[in-house]
Amino acid sequence: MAEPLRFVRPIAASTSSEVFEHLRALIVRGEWLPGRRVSENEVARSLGLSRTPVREAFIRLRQEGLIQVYPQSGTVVSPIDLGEVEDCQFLRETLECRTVALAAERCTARDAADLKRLIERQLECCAPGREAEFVAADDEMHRRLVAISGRTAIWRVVRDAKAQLDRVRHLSLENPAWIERNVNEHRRIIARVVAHDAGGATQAMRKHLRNVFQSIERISREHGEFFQQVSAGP
Amino acid sequence: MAEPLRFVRPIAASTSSEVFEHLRALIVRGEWLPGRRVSENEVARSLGLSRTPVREAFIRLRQEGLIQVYPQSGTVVSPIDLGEVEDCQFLRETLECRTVALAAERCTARDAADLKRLIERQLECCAPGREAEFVAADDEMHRRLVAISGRTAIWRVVRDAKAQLDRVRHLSLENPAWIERNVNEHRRIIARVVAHDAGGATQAMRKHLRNVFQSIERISREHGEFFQQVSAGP
DNA sequence: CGGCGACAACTTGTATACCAGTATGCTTGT
DNA sequence: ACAAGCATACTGGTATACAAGTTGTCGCCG
Repeated sequence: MAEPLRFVRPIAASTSSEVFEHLRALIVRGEWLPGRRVSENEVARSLGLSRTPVREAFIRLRQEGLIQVYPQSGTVVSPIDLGEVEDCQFLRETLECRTVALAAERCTARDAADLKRLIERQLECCAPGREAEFVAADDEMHRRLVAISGRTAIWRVVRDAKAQLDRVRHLSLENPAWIERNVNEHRRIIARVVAHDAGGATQAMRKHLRNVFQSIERISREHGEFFQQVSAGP
Repeated sequence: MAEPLRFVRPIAASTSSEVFEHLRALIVRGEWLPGRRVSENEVARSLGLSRTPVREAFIRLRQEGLIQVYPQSGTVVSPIDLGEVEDCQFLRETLECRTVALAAERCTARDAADLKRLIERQLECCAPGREAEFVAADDEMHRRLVAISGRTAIWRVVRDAKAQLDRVRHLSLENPAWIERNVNEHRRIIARVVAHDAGGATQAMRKHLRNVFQSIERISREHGEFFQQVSAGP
């Protein structure tokens, strides 16, 4: 038998994983709008693959709540559930406010330099047409703050919640000034973290997340067509 | 084309989902110990199925971090990563302490009755050999508290974190008195929730979760063989 | 005796074929 | 004209076949 598994492994990305990342990005960036009908066959054809890797990607997307599969009938990009969006905001605020406080306590000089570099990168994205880059940098900064806090496993959860929120954000092409305001808020957070001011960092983070959520709520009101009412189970 | 999807849907559980639930339970309950080698073929044979539904279950297990897949080589039940366990505890404490406070504010008379019934059920499980029932009732109570808080989407996250923690718990057949102590702590939490005492509920929950974590830490020290050191990557 | 190499037996990844259920739209009977 | 029903083309779920990679065994050769 081929028993042991002592892999120091590189772990090549499989086709299936690539498809998953690709489709996930399409959904989060709003290129596949909520409610859109999709099918394994169609995607497989368009990518020149068999159904298998596409199907495996679908399974993961379903588990993350990004699509809804109705056997023998069809699959749709999940409509946005306002209650779930609010829960995601609650989750983010709860977790990131605590991790950013930890990050403030543990932040080293090297971390501080990294964070400042990330802010620079965000500033460069304050040009029209570079929103996608900013979103990536935004993700990276939040991820980095969680990493500095030492609770690395938390990121996975925050990332999934953030995806749901970003999905709403992408329903609307926002005012370009939006990026600048975000960078400023990020700067305030980083300043408190670098200064080892846990309380200040928490407040800055909370304010930032609430501002983001405010625009999400506005967008929700403007795009009711993508939302679904949902059972308020017992 | 078969377009609309107006499914009021029953959504029959697929074989694949049943396999997933089954394997997940095996891992969480410690019947499949950390580090154990498993293979899609072997499971498929033993369940009298083809590889397909088993493989799909594996994909979901991997996504939840319960197994590690090494392509062309093999699959193992995830060794326990102490850092990740600590993160799960952090996550649970952070989230459940907040949701239980919300639950205290929102708890209705009907909710209170349900909670008391759940406590009764737990009391009945204070007999030897009924640990499994207690664990189920424990899960149900924590789930219910989150539900009462109104942040239903949070449960998914808490559940996954709890699974990692329960996995460690099941490494050791604990002293039966353990159940009784847990029920008492649950009772204290419920009492504060029913009394609409958000602060008290938070404190009771925190104390409960920390006690649970204490035994997890003890078990960790006693069963180093199932643990792995992990890279603290940047 | 020790190291190296081909082979065999396994692993997971991908492609294909078939099954059962569902929505569409046309046909057919009234 | 209209309604019932059936054919059809789609859906996702499952089974099977093949491809590609890894590992341990075993035998050969130095």
